[in-house]
Amino acid sequence: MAGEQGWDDERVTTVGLLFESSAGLRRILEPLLLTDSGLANQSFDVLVRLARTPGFRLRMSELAAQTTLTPSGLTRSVDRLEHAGMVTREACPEDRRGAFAVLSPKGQAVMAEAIPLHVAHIDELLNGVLTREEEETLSSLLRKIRDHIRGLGTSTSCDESDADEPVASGIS
Amino acid sequence: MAGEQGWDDERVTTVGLLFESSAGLRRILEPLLLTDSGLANQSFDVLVRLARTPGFRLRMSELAAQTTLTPSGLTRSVDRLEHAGMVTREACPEDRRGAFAVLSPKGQAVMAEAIPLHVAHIDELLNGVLTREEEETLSSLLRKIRDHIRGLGTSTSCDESDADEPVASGIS
DNA sequence: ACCATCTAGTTGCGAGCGCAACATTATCTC
DNA sequence: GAGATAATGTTGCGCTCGCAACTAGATGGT
Repeated sequence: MAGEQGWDDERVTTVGLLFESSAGLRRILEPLLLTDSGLANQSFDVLVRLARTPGFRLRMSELAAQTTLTPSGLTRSVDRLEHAGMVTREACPEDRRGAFAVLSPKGQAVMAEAIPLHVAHIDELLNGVLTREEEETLSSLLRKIRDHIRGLGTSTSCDESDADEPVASGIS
Repeated sequence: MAGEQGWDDERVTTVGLLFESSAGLRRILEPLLLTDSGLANQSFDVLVRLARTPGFRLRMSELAAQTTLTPSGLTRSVDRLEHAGMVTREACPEDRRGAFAVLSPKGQAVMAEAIPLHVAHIDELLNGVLTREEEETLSSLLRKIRDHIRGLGTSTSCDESDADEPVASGIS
């Protein structure tokens, strides 16, 4: 019961690699994103969801479910973005306790510039690492995992929003 | 320039899935780990590195490189663990500015109990999602990515510690 | 209509992290 | 050796996050 590892389970190793890869990519991409768009990775993630949505508007709860944020965290995030003029809040007519987060024209402009740069960075970063076929394999395996763990989180969500395009902000 | 997505790059999607899977797994595993060992995911990660090292001791800088923590973050983390009696600090005789973090007997006992539980949770969580062959494929692809981005982080590290066993704490 | 229950979103609070600045020690150059 | 430079850890500060408690509005049963 010491420095040995009797617990070299294959699955544990896989999960460890997953965490390491994810953290490593984030660590590289985050500073790049910040310097060429002024956005912190988390803000970018929120804005991407809005930018991808027709009408640029999403309910707060929807946005929280799509990002890896709790409702609380999303509230603060939208607060900051609103303060920065990128997002506005609008009341929901059908449900008066609800609110929409709406990407402002300024936010749209910023994202129109930031997204291509970010995509280019990702592209460059992963160039030559995996073959095209390997990339597809990886995507499909990850998708299986992602789908499997959806809904196990808080368990009561069950939201089935399933954008199978996994929104793939590429930063969070 | 609106709700469309002209940037559906395959690689971006893959990276997005990677982040989502990682975050999702963490969200599920973290509370489990906390309830059955009282350890926060981050502390566990640090302790695992020590538990896997012969002699249960590692230099602070080494530990920082292995975890996804900055030196600053590691200092605080070890502070907490020391306060909890799981780790002690020891001076390094050869380099008087350096310090070792050493897993205390209490820490060893806690980990001896916590690790198997954690491994079991991971095992259970991923059961039936991927075939054995798919798991191996996934591991190998992730390993390629991990290896490729090593050393691109702060760029000056170049530490080549390369435990090819990726330490795989399974909680990060 | 009335009350219990549930949901959407917000806030007080405490905790953790990273960056930049710092003290201390090692190393390199002359 | 003496001084410049680099590396190891640690701390002040500000930021972000999640949890739990809360307000306000919806929903369901009677």
